[in-house]
Amino acid sequence: MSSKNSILAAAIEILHSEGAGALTVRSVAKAAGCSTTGVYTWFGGKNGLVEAIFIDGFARFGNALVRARKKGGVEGSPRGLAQAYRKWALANPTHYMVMFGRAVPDFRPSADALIQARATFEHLVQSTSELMQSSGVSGSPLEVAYHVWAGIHGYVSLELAGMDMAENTAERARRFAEGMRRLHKAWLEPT
Amino acid sequence: MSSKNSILAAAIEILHSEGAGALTVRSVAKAAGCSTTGVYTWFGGKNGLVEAIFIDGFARFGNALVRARKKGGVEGSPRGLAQAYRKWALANPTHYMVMFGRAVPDFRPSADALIQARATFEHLVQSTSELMQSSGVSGSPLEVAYHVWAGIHGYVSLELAGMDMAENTAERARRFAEGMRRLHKAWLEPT
DNA sequence: TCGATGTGCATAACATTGTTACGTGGCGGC
DNA sequence: GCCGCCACGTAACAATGTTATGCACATCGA
Repeated sequence: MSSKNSILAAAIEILHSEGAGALTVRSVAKAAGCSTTGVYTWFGGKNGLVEAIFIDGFARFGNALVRARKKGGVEGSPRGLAQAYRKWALANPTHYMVMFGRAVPDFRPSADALIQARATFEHLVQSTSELMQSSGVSGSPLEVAYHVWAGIHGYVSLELAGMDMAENTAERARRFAEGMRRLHKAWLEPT
Repeated sequence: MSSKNSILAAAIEILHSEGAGALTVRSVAKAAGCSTTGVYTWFGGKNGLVEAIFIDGFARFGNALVRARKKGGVEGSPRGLAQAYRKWALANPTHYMVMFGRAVPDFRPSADALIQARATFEHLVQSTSELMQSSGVSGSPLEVAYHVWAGIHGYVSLELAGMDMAENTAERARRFAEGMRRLHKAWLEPT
């Protein structure tokens, strides 16, 4: 019980501080103060451990979005969520890459894990739905939210991949904000 | 000379057919008909090999975009390039993930490799620039092209990560096309 | 109370990985 | 003809994921 949590916590700590390449069964076991077999009894192997990291990542990520939404107003709007989204991803790049970018070879989330992951998307759907109603935009909130998600993810993912070509962080933030403005206009404002 | 090419070809073949997890120095050497040291003499190690794969991927990717552009008309427009972009990524998912998704742990492209990678982006800039001129849109083509790129990459990356929630491929293609339509409107049409 | 069963865990081994030390053979230059 | 270099193979190394084996303790039925 406590062992499982401490192993997962140690794994996430290593992932954040040293990257996916340093995430080995032995290093996790040593950090958690147990033997390598502990990882096998509680997670069934490295794949199970990574899947737990994957699911936990979406839970944390979802919580960050919930906190933004609870603030209401601008921060709870799709554009506010976009800022929270980018902020979390930049603060947890390795975790984000495990969730979206195949950072661990031979790991593919199970169908169940993918369902839990997609649940995070629900926060964006809710926020989108509210805004669509209040501004009189018709269409499927699920559909619109997906487009908004793809837009946000595009900037964040490119930035994490190092494909970003801005000179400094301010420039990056400005460009992201400008992208969000146009994305908002394209999908969440009445034509 | 020929050794180097055959090793790289073997590596790409393995990457495409068996994924990044199966891309080992030994498997590549065996497929290329040489010993593991061959990889070290020609590429300096696995990192050098992956960097060659990375660069070669962008070259192939760029060629695919060039071919679309050479067709001119709609196919050479940003929206036509977007279709070619998605088509290439879906046909080469593992390669795309090496280029954009950290599919090989502990590999980070060198500054030089990143510059070559970004050169691919130039095709999108050219196409964007032409369209902006012909339709009288003002602004920086570089800036606009980056936004368009982020938009395209968002859909493609989400789709490759399995976060896509469409029932079938036709639905995915339709949604992508709709996204491109709005992206085009948001950035490449006069307001 | 006492043996049986099972569970959580460590030790140690296994195959496979990236990497490197060492030897060898063949090529061109003097 | 000899020297040196360069591509290459063999074999070893440490580190990886995984599994077999055994041990201690806890729980349960008689």
